[in-house]
Amino acid sequence: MTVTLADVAARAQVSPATVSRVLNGNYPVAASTRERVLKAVDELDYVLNGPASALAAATSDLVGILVNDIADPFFGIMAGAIQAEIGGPGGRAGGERLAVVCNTGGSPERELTYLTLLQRQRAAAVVLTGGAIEDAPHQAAMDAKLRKLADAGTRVVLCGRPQAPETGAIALTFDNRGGGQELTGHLIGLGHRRLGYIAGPQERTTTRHRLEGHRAALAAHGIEEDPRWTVHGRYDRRSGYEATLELLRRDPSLTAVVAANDSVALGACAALRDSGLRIPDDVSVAGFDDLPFSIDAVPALTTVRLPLAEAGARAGRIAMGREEAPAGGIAVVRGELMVRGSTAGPRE
Amino acid sequence: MTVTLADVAARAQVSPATVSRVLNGNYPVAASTRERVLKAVDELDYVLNGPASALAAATSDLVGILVNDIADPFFGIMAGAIQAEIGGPGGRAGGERLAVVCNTGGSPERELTYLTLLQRQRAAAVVLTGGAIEDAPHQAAMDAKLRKLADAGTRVVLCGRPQAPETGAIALTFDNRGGGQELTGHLIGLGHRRLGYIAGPQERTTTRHRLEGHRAALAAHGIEEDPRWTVHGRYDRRSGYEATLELLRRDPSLTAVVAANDSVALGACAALRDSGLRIPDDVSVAGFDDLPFSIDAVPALTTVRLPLAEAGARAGRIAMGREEAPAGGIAVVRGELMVRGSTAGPRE
DNA sequence: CACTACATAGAAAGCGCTTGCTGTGACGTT
DNA sequence: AACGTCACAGCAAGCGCTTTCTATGTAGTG
Repeated sequence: MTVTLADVAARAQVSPATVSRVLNGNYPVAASTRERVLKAVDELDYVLNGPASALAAATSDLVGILVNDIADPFFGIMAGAIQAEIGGPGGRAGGERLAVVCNTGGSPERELTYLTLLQRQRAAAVVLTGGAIEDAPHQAAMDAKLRKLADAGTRVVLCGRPQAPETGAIALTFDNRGGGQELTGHLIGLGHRRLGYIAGPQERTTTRHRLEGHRAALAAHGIEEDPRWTVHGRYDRRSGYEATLELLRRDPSLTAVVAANDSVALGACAALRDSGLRIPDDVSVAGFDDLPFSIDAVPALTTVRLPLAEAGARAGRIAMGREEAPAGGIAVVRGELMVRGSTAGPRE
Repeated sequence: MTVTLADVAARAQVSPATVSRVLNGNYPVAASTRERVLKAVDELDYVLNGPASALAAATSDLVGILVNDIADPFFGIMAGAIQAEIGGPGGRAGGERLAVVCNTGGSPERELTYLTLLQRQRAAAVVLTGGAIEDAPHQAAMDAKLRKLADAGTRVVLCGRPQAPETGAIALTFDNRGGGQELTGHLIGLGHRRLGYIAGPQERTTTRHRLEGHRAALAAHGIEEDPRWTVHGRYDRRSGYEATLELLRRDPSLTAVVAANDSVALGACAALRDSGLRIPDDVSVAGFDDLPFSIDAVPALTTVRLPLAEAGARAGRIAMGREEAPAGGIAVVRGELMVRGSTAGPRE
């Protein structure tokens, strides 16, 4: 039914071995023979059987990209950049690799299961993006899995994720702590003393690091933090909206709201507006990530730009072995404070 | 080196066949034997060899999702919904399937190559999202490819894409034409007579259909279109910004700007503001898609909501054979006009 | 001109798994 | 008590490709 290598070989009057060699092009084949084979391939409309090839060669051209939420541009941008470098079809890379992105939805189990699936497929490389989950058992399981993947020859790269020690993985870590500190420092510099903070989900490293940065800035300026000023939520607009209302309820005298990311900040802006407060006259708002839409908020969002595309591209190159891994297996990627209209001095 | 089925069999004191059957669970195996096998699997930390399994069984658990731009939430939302239904790991589906999203970047060649790659992997199903490219040779090539995939047993579903006749593909098509007509009709109803239109790239079906809807609305109200009122660009913010400036240059008397999608509309808003024009007092702006951020624009964007998540979910279910295909292999998914603050009557 | 060296092509042995078919005891039936 | 039935388990034949090793024709060398 389906055309196989043997069929092509028969048609081209050569052995299957020769056809294989023509297709893989790593063995001398006379030009005339090659052409005959190629012609047969074309005429029969032959398509290599991936699994068979992977089995025999004990390698595969699959590269996995794990993301927490594919609908979030934060991940979409990184994934796109990674994929572009992996080369997918048409990319600059020579060999064609199937770069696939897997959506974990932030679930620990799915993260692990996808890794197993990729291990099954004997993936050539795996790139994990975004923050990790801070749950000891899960982290141990992940580390063990990553270790096993690395041992099996799969290149493992972490992009925007803290280093996983002892796993052989290469990490491109975002300096969420530093960015958070700089951002809150900026607000304090403007004169703010009562700052609300809308954090992400509790158990994520990204959440913790950004919050730590925020607190470090407060501490550095001798501002004592009121526990009422911090609310946890998800990394989305809705959560930002609700958290802001909660913050306002707890302490209406806040003069600034720092959000875990830009989507949350947008929600915060909406909540403030709906509460009759002006931005930044009454309350300043700051985000994080600098996603494309942040500049379109009115007023434009002050935020910390993370070079998502650049980091993703680099991760992709490292995964393909086209760029050397950073010394020590880890590189810290810094953010850049983008001061825009959503922050100003407090009203009084 | 790596653990194989045979190793597990040896350890559990059974034949490889039995181990395989335990793992696939579609053949009676005595409970005691099963347990012994499972124990051995666990102890040896055995991971099935995907390619070998796929080769022997002549099937694979890979499902491909093709998107034009993974960094665009339009595709991200659909892809996420599809993937959730495919069941990826942890999904509701029983068998674990590796749902992978492939980023074509809108390039015809990459689209085709990804399809070949998926064909190689003997993918169980393929879902193509977003508009198609209107280039006869490419379309013919695509159709042939889809036909071949379908013939090989791969289920092919088009989500938000026009039907591909004679290919055996099932289509969930967005009613871009109807949505566009309704949107422009709304603007005309408000009293606008001079409407600028920022279209997407020329060769995409989505672009053409939305534009056709726009023109149909104009025609229906007896408004003669000025060719200067239409500008083509990409589906992004930047393009919307530039196109709007161009539109303003060509005809400063325009009272409304209709954008190809929400990102473009956001860029248009920015350009108008930067030109000293108020929205909607001086110029009304309308988008398309109703992406999550559209409601956060100030003023909130009037747009056509496309049920991306719902359509994606349905496409996913059909791809998995968990939902019946629509009669005739095609279903039209309608959009819903969302009237918000960015549109109002013209100034004069 | 005999002999070695090289460039190609083929034969064949797997890669690790699935599955149709063939045992083989333990039961149930007349 | 003899025999048909089941319920399991194993054998072995591939799935379609890669690759090592070997064979062969040709070219280069003294």
